[in-house]
Amino acid sequence: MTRPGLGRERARTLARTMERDIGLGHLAPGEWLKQVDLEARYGATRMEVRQALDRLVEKGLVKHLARRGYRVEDFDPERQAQIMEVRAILEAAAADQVIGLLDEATLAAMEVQAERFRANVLDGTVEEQEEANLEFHRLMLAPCPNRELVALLFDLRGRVPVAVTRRRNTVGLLQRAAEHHFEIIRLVRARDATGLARLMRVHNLTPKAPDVG
Amino acid sequence: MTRPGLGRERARTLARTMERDIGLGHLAPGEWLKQVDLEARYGATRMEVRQALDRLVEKGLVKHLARRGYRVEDFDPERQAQIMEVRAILEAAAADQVIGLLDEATLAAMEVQAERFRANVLDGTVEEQEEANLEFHRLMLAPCPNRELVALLFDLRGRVPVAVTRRRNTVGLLQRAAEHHFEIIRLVRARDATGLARLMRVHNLTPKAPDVG
DNA sequence: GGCTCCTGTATTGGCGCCAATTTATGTGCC
DNA sequence: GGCACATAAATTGGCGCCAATACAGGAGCC
Repeated sequence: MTRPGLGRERARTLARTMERDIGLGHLAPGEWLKQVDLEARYGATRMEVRQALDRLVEKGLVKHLARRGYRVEDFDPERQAQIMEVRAILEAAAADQVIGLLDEATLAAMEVQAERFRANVLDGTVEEQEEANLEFHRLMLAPCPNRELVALLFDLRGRVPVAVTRRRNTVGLLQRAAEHHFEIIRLVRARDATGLARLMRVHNLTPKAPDVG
Repeated sequence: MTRPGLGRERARTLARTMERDIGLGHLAPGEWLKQVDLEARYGATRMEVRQALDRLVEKGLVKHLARRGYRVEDFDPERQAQIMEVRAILEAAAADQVIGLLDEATLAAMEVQAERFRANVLDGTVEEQEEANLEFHRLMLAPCPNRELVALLFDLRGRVPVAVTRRRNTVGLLQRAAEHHFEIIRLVRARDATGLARLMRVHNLTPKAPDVG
């Protein structure tokens, strides 16, 4: 069944899966995460569930109450805003690092994702929107030589559940974010570093709806 | 013996202790971390050791080889430099946030630690240097409203083992870092935001000896 | 009727055992 | 003497059991 040494890896992926489910709201804030339920739901062993929960606690997505269990952390808007601010800072710095490294082929690929995101804003699930958005930024950060910076950015992304903040996003704000993507591409092509840094900040810190990054 | 629900907390503190021991070089890079040895050394149970190791793997301080064991990660200078760069970015941003919030009492306390650090550069253990250094920055970041930013900065601090990089630091470079501390205080008093941001960058990215932050 | 206490049930959490596998040791052979 | 192979020891890693504790439901009491 479970081959030796693979439990670690399985727990890892389980944690990622649960992280996404929390982000998408399938596991609602305040909800109790009973170990037996999680075993059944994800087809995992008890130990894998425990390790995954432990990681999510470490990331601040899940709260642990001794002898009571685990529950999905309810999201303090202020804390979320702080995380978004950190993201904005790093995203601006990362943009500065890749502005001279993005070739035309990558920019074209980014444009495709920008189109996809814009289309999904109107008629598309949150998952589809998020996939396009994620891929856009993944492409953009791919040439960044500082892998730690990139890894940290994606880690921070996982700490801000889309479902929660996206709830506050009107279609208008999402459209604005969609247009940002095209503007980003334009500024990279123009090699306008200061303009890009400013836009990355705005893109991450859209007033009262800080999530679409 | 072990009271219920405390295992988690103990594993947490054990991870922190081991993290410091790795940072100080008491656990050398490449060294095998046998679970029985760790049990004996830290007076912990098997499970606590496992959880602690798991966390250190997650942080990138320890490498796990299936069915072989855990060993202290040997530190890629490039990766370290990347982490230091992230720290420099965030430290500059944090400085900008606290420059208007630091009162004279705190600045005086910082000055004490700056003196302590300078003294320990000449005759003092690495531990003493690091304690003064840490306290200086702790005081400086205390009024920062973005707690996530501060938490992340201290987390990043733990990922760069002082012993390893400090090895490259000549006394001259350490003294330069010590003077930086006084310069930081001066710039905060003068409310020179741009100068402070620049200095925080330099302070973190001292050429070829990027560790003293 | 409502409050309290008590019992039964569900859930978590730690501990120990044992299998799988790797490393070290010793023996025979070339 | 050195190499290959078999055997023994050591180590990790997963699984299951059971104690400790919290929660739910019901009975008894005021």
